[in-house]
Amino acid sequence: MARKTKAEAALTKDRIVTCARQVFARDGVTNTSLEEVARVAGVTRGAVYWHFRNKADLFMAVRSQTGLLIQLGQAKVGDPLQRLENGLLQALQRLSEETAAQETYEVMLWKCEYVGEFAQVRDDLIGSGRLFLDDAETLYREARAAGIVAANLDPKTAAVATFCFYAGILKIWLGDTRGTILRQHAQQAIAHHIAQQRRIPLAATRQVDRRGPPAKDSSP
Amino acid sequence: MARKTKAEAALTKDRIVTCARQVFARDGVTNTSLEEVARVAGVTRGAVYWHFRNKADLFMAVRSQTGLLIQLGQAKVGDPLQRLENGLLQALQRLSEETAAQETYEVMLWKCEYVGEFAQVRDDLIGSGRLFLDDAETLYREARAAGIVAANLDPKTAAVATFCFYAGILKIWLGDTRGTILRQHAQQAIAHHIAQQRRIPLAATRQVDRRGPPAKDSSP
DNA sequence: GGTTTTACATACAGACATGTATGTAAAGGT
DNA sequence: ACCTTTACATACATGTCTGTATGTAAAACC
Repeated sequence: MARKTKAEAALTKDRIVTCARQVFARDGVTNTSLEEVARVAGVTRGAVYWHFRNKADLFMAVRSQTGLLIQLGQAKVGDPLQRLENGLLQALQRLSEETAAQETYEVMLWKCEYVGEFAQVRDDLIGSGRLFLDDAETLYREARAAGIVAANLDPKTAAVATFCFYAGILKIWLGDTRGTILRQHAQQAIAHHIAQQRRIPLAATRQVDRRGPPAKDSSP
Repeated sequence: MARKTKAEAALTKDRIVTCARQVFARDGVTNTSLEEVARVAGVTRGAVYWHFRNKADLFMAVRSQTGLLIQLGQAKVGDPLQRLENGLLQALQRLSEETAAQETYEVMLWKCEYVGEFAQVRDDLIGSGRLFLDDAETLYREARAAGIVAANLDPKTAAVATFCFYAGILKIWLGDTRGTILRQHAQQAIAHHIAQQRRIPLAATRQVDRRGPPAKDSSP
């Protein structure tokens, strides 16, 4: 067959990744044959094996094409708890707006078996979880310094709790395809979770003016 | 081959389920062949196909052999929030003590692709999540009536938040096999999550006497 | 402009899993 | 004691996936 330009080849590679994501999301990783991926991408298995070692390698490419949902480290707006809350909200927003992100996380959380070569991917997932954890701990530490959480709040513990909450909300949000459980309440649940960390929980104060400016920056 | 007694047959069936759980936990559901399950159980595929329609049916049996981790409805000790906390703690305790439960949930959360016949299992999982949610909501409603949470706390929202927290803690607890992230802090995170719901968070009060009577029942 | 390398398509060999069909000997009922 | 059903084991037929080896024509390089 006629050799393709470098640019064309890169396009082909990217198309294979995109199609792999879709097929993974439909059939699950293990049940997906590379031949099916190739078919959907309009190539043959030869092309797939040219660009990727095997299915695990292709899966890695799918992951890195989507990237992480949030980087708390980059949050800039509001007090520490606001930044944390915004991060969580933004993750959900990406899930609901970007089909690619939704498919990728659907695959990672519900349609992938972390066995053999994929056990490594699992460690990677846990590793990126650690990033979240560390960022969250930093935020809680700042919040404590700013006096917006209880003085005896343990940043580590609070970060772990928020991390679990985050992991669960992603899992359930994606798992509850019919939207009967979480879809409507996710944002409120996030707001609630964060509010409960505050020293004088916002949720516990009369809040007739909920539509006003969400919170003041109380940092020095 | 010589026909077995009914009792022997039941024993065989149970052994197949137990071995299936182990093999699933080791190789993942999709990568597990029924022949391997049979081999480990000391029978042939004929026995497996006699007792179960196919792999999905066998997986269902594995699930129901283990059952649910917690039933919040049965909690009896302490105030509503105490009961909720105890439920969560008990779930983790079962995970760490019972190998069977650990294996089953390891499979369900990390080594199963919910596709095709298994999509039904996924709905089932979400359904049992709904049970948890309803029970938690009831507990929060009782807690509000008892005045131990803020009067304007929305039981539904709080229940959703706790549900997500629970789902995440199970996922992470099992996923973090090296124990570097969660294993040491899980109990504290649970205590923190619950404490933050209290009107005057327990975590904010000095608690040297944590081993004393957990809480007084303040319901009428 | 000739050679090398690339970007695939095609072909091949082997392994493996599934479902079913059939065999069988003893248990269970009458 | 006979007949039926059970609880498997064995055998078979089929489909499917994987990895690799090989072919090829044009792009890329010098």
